[in-house]
Amino acid sequence: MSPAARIDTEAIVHAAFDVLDREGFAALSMRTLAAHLEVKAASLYYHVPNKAALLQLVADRVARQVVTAFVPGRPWRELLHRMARDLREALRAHPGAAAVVAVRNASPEVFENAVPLVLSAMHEGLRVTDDEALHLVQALYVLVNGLALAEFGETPEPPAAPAAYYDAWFDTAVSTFLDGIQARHGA
Amino acid sequence: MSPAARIDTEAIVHAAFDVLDREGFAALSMRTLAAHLEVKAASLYYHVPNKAALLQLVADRVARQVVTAFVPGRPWRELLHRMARDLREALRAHPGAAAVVAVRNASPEVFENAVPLVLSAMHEGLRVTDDEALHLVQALYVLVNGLALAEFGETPEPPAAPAAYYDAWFDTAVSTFLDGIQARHGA
DNA sequence: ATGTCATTCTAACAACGTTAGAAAGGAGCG
DNA sequence: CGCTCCTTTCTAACGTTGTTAGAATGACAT
Repeated sequence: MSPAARIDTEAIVHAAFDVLDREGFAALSMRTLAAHLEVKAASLYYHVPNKAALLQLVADRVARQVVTAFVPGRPWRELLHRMARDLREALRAHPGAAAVVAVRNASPEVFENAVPLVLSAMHEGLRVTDDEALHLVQALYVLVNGLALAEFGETPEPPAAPAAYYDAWFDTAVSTFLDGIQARHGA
Repeated sequence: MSPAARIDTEAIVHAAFDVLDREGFAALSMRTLAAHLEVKAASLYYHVPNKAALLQLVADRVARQVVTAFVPGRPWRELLHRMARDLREALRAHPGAAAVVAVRNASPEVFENAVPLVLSAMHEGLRVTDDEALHLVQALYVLVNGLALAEFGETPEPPAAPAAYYDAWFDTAVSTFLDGIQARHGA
């Protein structure tokens, strides 16, 4: 068939999302993952130190996707609202990844580049220290991820309630948190 | 030694918290759990259908502890603030349980009894529908649990940052969310 | 003593993450 | 072409996991 189907870390992570999307977190084993790549399980360990590191790569990829969508120069509320929506969309697109992102939080390096952008946006219109600003952003990230986890908990079983229920939940929770920022730290 | 050390579901759940607290989530296997009870692993299956059900019992116990602490007749803000603090304390007392509670959210029955109490408290001073009120409470629950998960992620390794860092994070996040409720739905 | 019933046991299964070391295969060079 | 080197994948195995079937145990009632 494909004798020279060499693999690399990128291909492994991509296949991991594939398995996650199609069969859920529980089905993601090194063996099934290797099978998707037409390779034996031990071969994965040449490219990835272990499964925990692989899951970290998955979590980081989701976070990076959200972070790289940041648009400089926009007001803080738009920035955070977009972040919330982007994160939710990313987790909706990869439901099995929600369980990964929840437990393995993203590596600091992923966020580092975005820190100045976030701080400048939030200092423009809010009275917050740097620590407070970052705490608020991370709290929103955690909140959205927690909601997604409740919605997509054990995929690929579809959510228990209709999508509209979770839409309303998301809107209420995020808007309330953003209103809280405005009320508590608004200039 | 103790030949008639019969076990039951209660003893199993209690031992599960013991293992969780002492050695963390990763160490909680049916075999180590059975060993703590001086029993063989297969015996557990007479009292508990499987491990998932056992983890559900753990998650439900944490939630029940928080819910049964609700005090009727108090204003909504005090009620929610106490809930947040109680949940955090419960997870701090059982750090390994945070990972369980995050993934397996509590059974609806646990919250059912508390629904009228919560609704009456929130309708007293807020303009919210029943759905909105419950969404807000659940969102706060998810938020606090997510923060605890970031703090206690993989026990028994101590948190990466000093406790004061997480205290500040918790205070900022919870106060902001409560301010958001006040600002958005205050009467 | 005998039988009944609840509980725990032994033994085994398939699947998991992981490792050591052997095989494969192309690249560069004589 | 033949040889060596180096990267990558392989086979095979280890210990552990959740789970099940069916045999043993033991207390209690008859």
